[in-house]
Amino acid sequence: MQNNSSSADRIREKKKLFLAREQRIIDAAVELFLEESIDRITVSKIAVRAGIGKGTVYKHFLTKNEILIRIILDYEHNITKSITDGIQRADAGDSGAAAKSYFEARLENPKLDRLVQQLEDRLVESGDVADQAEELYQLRRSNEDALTGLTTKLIDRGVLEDVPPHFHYLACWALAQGAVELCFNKTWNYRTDTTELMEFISNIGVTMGNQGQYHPDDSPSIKKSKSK
Amino acid sequence: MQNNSSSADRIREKKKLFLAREQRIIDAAVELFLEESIDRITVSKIAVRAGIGKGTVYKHFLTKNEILIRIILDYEHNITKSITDGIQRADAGDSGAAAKSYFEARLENPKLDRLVQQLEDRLVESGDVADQAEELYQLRRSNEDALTGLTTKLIDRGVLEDVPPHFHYLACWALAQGAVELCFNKTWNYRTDTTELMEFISNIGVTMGNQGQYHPDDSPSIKKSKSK
Amino acid sequence: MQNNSSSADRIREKKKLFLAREQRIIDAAVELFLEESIDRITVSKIAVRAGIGKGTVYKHFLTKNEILIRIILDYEHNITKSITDGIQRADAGDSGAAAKSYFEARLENPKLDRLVQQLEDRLVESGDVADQAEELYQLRRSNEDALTGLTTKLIDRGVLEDVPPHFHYLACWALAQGAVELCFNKTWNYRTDTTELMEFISNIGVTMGNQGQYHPDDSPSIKKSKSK
Amino acid sequence: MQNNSSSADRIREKKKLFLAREQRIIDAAVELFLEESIDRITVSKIAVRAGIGKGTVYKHFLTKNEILIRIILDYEHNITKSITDGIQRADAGDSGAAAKSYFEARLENPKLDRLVQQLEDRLVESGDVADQAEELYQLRRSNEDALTGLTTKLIDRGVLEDVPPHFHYLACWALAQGAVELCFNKTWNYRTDTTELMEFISNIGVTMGNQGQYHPDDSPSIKKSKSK
DNA sequence: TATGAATGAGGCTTCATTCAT
DNA sequence: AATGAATGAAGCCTCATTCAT
Repeated sequence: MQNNSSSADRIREKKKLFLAREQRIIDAAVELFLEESIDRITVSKIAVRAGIGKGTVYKHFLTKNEILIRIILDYEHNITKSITDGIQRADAGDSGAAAKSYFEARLENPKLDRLVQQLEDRLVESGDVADQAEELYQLRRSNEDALTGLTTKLIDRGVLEDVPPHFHYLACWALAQGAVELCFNKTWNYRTDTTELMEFISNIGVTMGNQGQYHPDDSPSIKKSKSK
Repeated sequence: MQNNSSSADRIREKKKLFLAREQRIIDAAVELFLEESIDRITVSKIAVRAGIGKGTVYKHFLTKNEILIRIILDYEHNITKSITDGIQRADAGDSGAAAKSYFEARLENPKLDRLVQQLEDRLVESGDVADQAEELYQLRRSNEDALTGLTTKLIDRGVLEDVPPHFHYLACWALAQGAVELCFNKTWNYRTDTTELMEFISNIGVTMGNQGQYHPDDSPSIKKSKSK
Repeated sequence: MQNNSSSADRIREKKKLFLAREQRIIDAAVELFLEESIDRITVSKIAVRAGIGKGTVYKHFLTKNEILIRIILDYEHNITKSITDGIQRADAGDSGAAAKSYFEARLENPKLDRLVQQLEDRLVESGDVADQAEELYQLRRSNEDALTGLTTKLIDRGVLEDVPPHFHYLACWALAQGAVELCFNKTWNYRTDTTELMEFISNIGVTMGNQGQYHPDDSPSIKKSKSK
Repeated sequence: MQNNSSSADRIREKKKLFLAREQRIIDAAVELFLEESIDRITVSKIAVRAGIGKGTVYKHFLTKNEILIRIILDYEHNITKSITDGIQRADAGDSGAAAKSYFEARLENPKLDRLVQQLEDRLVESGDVADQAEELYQLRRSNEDALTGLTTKLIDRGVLEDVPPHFHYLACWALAQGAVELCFNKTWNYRTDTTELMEFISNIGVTMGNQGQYHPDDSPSIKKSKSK
């Protein structure tokens, strides 16, 4: 009896260790990716950093790309969580909460966010891992319904401009994406007020698409507003 | 004399041919990059597509990366040109012209724009070509003074919110950057109304940062904290 | 006493289980080898198929190659048994029985026979397992004396051509070997009358080397030189 | 004019050198394969032996397997040539010439023949290079029509037993195949009279399937002959 | 001047074997 | 006694760059 339980314990213990090592690999990879050019990071280096043998990496991940996609998915789960929270708060009355929450999440660790953007680029190009890439996309889209619902409500209430609901959250996505790149693009790197800049942009993200951004009576439609 | 002139002609002719070939290389590279995954494009393939020998490529470009940066620079020159035009029109009274012009330029050929974004990523990471990268950054910044002037004016006129002027155009940069990525990110690829979406985002880009985007008393959110 | 006996029983039981598992490994390996390309079969796969852990395999076999040689030896024991039987029947008067029996044995499961041929190839090349390889060779040669005796008798009786006795059985070996390969060589794979073909070849095997295969005066060719 | 011709010469010269190097690679590979276990020969070793860089090998062959198949094809072309010659001589009246020629060809350099057998094994298992493998098979079958014709004639003339014509030449193939293996199988390696043995087997190959191998009136059918 | 054959460093991945539990 | 995670040597292949013609 005791034997049974102890053996089960041992197995559980082992599994925990195994998963811990998996995380070590991920962490090592992220560390290295953040330190050095992505495509100078080899599986070998990751193994060394994780303190394990190269072959061991392949006990956890079928290919190098699976490490990348895992990093991306882990990160995206965080973002998704934030969106979910934001939507809940928004449904509870705080109309800008979803966008706000989203921007906060993406800008909390912009370097990591940027890394994930870049990894995704590499992966999509590489062509394999299509399955897991699809998982990523579905994860991203997992909140679409809620977002659409929320946005529609805001449009109905006249808060947001009357365009297809997804326009609003996709615009948010775009701005957040670009904001992160802005943080690290060497062109603008000489500036030192990044924090304030990001706050400014976040605010834009939260309010963009709001009805009556300028004189309400002057833009019944996108086109119209332009003709002005 | 005639001999002289004909020899000069010949030299000029040669130079023209040389330059034409250089452009052929660039064009070939762009074509290929647009067709296939960036890192599956080899110098060899570029040479074949350009209809010349691989060695000849190296008569024009010291390294493969120089081809990339050249593509980027060529493209950026176009963008810069549009910004300049926009600024001029803005100075002439059309306050949104600069942003509008910028978005139009970046979204005119979004696939190419995206390609350039990706090439820049690779290059920056690679570390060499620092010189030419600096050239790129300076090119991008070449309009900063004018943009700052224009933006300051608009702030003074109360059109734009009173934040450091560069916040406004960097926000534009970010949104445009993200918009382009939005076009090609597979997550949202299933949508078909990209054109309208881009128009919507462009409009945001043109108007974002405008003063009094909404009724001040209607947003207890982030905005408030700032207005304070 | 009872304790003793039950403990002895238990040991015997264990041994039986151990041997049974050994056979399971062998069987699993053979199955896999027959299903897929030999060098795509890993020890791991064998363990999985056998339903045991990879480490356990190494409790039974010192190296992967030992599994191979064991498969070969097991098979060769069967063949040897058939030869022994054939020789006995031949000694009892059925002059072609040895060869006939041999061909039947080798062609009974030609796929397995071919597998064993291939495994032997790999092993011989690999160089280790020299000891067990030698065991294989001795097993094969274990009937040589009897075969020599039998063949000599048949030569003396004028049934077989008067050449060194081993020429006869080695020729048999060669033909059987080639016949098996013929079954699986893709060049001839499109044919469907393999069974008849094998029967034809077996008959040749049984009768080849027979004296007076044709009228001596009818072959000015190679034969002549020998008939001397 | 002279310029033209000299430039053409140079190109031709280059091509010749290129092809010569290709042959050097093949030769190096064959040398190594004959010296050492096939699967211990790496592309690297081949390159070293050929006196070139590893990368150069891949200018000539797309994959390592292409080197193997090339060796096989080269060899098989030789064999095919011999068969063709033999058929011609057979058509000219020497009924055993085809088989004789075939055995001579296969046994002229049995070590190489054996090597080719082994390479084919590896290749077939590997699964890729299906195209070139098919080329090999077609090459082997290229003489089938002629062989069928020849064999049919010999059957009609009563020289060969009346079975489907291909039985005869496939039996030849099998015997030759096995004979070569016999030469190098370590089981029989201790013998020293290989030459005579091969001669004996060749003779069998030339005459096997001949009508009336034993008393003509005693074997109306294969089976019958056995019952005796 | 244009060429493209040659190069070789370096990446990813596989798998037989070991050994701590 | 059984396990299977860990290991790392070794293999194949790619491709930017060089350089002799």
